[in-house]
Amino acid sequence: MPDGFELFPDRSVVAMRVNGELKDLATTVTTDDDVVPVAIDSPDGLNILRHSTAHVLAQAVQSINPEAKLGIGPPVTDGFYYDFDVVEPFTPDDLKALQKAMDRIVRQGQRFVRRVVTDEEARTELADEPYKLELIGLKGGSASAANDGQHSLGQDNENVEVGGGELTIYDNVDPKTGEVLWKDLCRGPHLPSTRLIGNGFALTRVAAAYWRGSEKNPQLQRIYGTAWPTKDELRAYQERMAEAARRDHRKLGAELDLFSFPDEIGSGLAVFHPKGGIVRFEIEDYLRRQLLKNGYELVNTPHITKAHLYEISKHLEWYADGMFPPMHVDEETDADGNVVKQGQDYYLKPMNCPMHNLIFRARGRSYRELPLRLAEFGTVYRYEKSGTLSGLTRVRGLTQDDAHAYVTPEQVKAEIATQLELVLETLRGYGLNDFYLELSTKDPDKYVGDDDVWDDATETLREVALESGLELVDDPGGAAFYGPKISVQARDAIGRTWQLSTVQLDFFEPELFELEYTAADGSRKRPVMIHRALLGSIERFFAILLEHYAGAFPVWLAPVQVIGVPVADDFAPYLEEVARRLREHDVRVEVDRSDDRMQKKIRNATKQKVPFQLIAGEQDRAGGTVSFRFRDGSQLNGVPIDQAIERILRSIKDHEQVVTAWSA
RNA sequence: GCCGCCUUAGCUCAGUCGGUAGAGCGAUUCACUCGUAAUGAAUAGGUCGUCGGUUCGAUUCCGACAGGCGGCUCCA
Repeated sequence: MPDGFELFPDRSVVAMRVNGELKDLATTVTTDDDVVPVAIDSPDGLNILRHSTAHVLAQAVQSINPEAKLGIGPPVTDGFYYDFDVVEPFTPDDLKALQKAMDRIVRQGQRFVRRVVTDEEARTELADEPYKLELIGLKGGSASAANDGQHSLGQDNENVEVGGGELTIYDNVDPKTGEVLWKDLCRGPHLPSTRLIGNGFALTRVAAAYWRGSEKNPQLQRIYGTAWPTKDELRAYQERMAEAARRDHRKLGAELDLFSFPDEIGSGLAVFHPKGGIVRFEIEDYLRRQLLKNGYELVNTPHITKAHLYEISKHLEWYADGMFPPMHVDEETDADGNVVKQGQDYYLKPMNCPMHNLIFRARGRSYRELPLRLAEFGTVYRYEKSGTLSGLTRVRGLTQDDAHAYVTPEQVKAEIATQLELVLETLRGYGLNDFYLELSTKDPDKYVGDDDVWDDATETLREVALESGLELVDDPGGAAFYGPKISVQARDAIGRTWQLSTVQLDFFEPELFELEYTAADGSRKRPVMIHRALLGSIERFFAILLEHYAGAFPVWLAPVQVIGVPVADDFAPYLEEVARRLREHDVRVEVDRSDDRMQKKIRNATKQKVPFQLIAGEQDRAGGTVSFRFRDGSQLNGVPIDQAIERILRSIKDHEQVVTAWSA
């Protein structure tokens, strides 16, 4: 019987699928088997490469520190990690030493050799590896969990080590002597030899991680790395990371003077500076107009409320940990400290919906009013754990563009479909064009309501999602406790995806708030509630746009849209007049009258990513023209003023992104 | 919240093996008035994150706290 080496002499084939299962090339097959080669640069091949690199890392760690206990080491997006229990956490210097040790193992060309073992043999061989022993004990459990579609990522990763069925150990064998240099419990498959790892890998960072992903378990030290078939691909990956770092909204926010997080205010609480403030204004203004054009009504609600409201909504029951602690007010005590008047607890609001429910309930509602769509940019406060805060994307004070539509059960499907349409159209207006949908379904451990209602609602969402024609990805267990949701995921300019809009069904809150409308036949009916966030949080959306555009906003969003650069101060009044005319049309324009030389002014304006620099000297003044300089350095000289103004106004109105000189 | 790392001028960063600090950019002033990414000069600016400990002496060593970064967990 042949093995994979005979079937696929091509060196880029590193494994194969036999009857659908990934196998080492050393596996022997028969003519009845369905055998497909796995190339190193295929998705399967990359996972095998990365997982094999993780093994080499673990071997390197134990060669330097034999006391290190092994956790798990699966492939992840673009790379791999391996967890270790060590007394002293790893340092950056350790990473350098480990990288060298890995290089030696790779160059040695050790063979990965698979060996089936019994549970007993595995326990004996791995007696010094307590975490591996634990995985052996789990073997059966994770296999069955995988079958019902409810397994978590953690269990998936553990499957890399033990999987279902038989246990295997991979020996790393010296190709010259045949000596077994290292071994690890692993399901495989692996590359035939460490040599195939080549020089396309790098260790990237160290971090702590809870064993098996639970806060209750001890923390292990995790080393992350990246691995690619070639050095060039590694370099390209590193360049992508560098590009993402250059676009980091925290960095751009400081460089472009958009926002900051003063320590005096507190973690996760941002202030927007004038330039960030105007961008934010434009983001919100466009959205408000979209809402008003599409049948939404704007409402406004307070930032704090008595506890009772969140008792009704059950937020205090489910999410108290995520809320700021209450302010206790109005309590009176006598001289002895006895309470003579009961006080009240007030909470900062973490959600707007209960307040919108009160607006719905403020008077009787008719079926003729439905769908009733209440929208608000409501600022909410959430006590996020300190370690989770991050720039504008994860904060403690955020403004949701929050809308709640109250509909009859019959209107649900049509309402969701129109909402989805509005969402996509609006997002395109911000310059985002690449979307897919995600359907988050019931978490069996955390939900309320009837299974039938959940099933129907989920099915409705799925139908609408499919009718949109967009790609649909399932997110099992991802729903909030009160209902399933569709979310819109957008890909940005460098291919990262962000969850933006969510459309979420809620059968629960209308019950809790006893919401009712009068139907055509005079009976009282309960509306269905649809939570709809278009941008999510304004702050986070701001960050996403900032990174998407790398700070170079389309003209309508740019804090400064036009800057006048006089060739010498003599020509400043001429440009001031052009600026005055632009300002009449609400264009944000400045004339740079600093005593820098014009070259320096151009440099400054370019660094600030201003879309249009209007330059004028004697030639332009004499001709009644201006000269455009665009962000990429291209020019359009001697443009008549009227024409220049008209073109600038058009670029704003059309939400145009302008980087280079107009062609016509 | 947990683990690790970090915190020196507005920004980016040097530096002090314990004797209270320096550069570039930025800011201000003066000169220069110039056609497409940095004109030159001068000046100002820091109780070295905060509090406590060790020490004759702490920005430096130790501890606590605050803030940031990378992860983990979490994210209505």
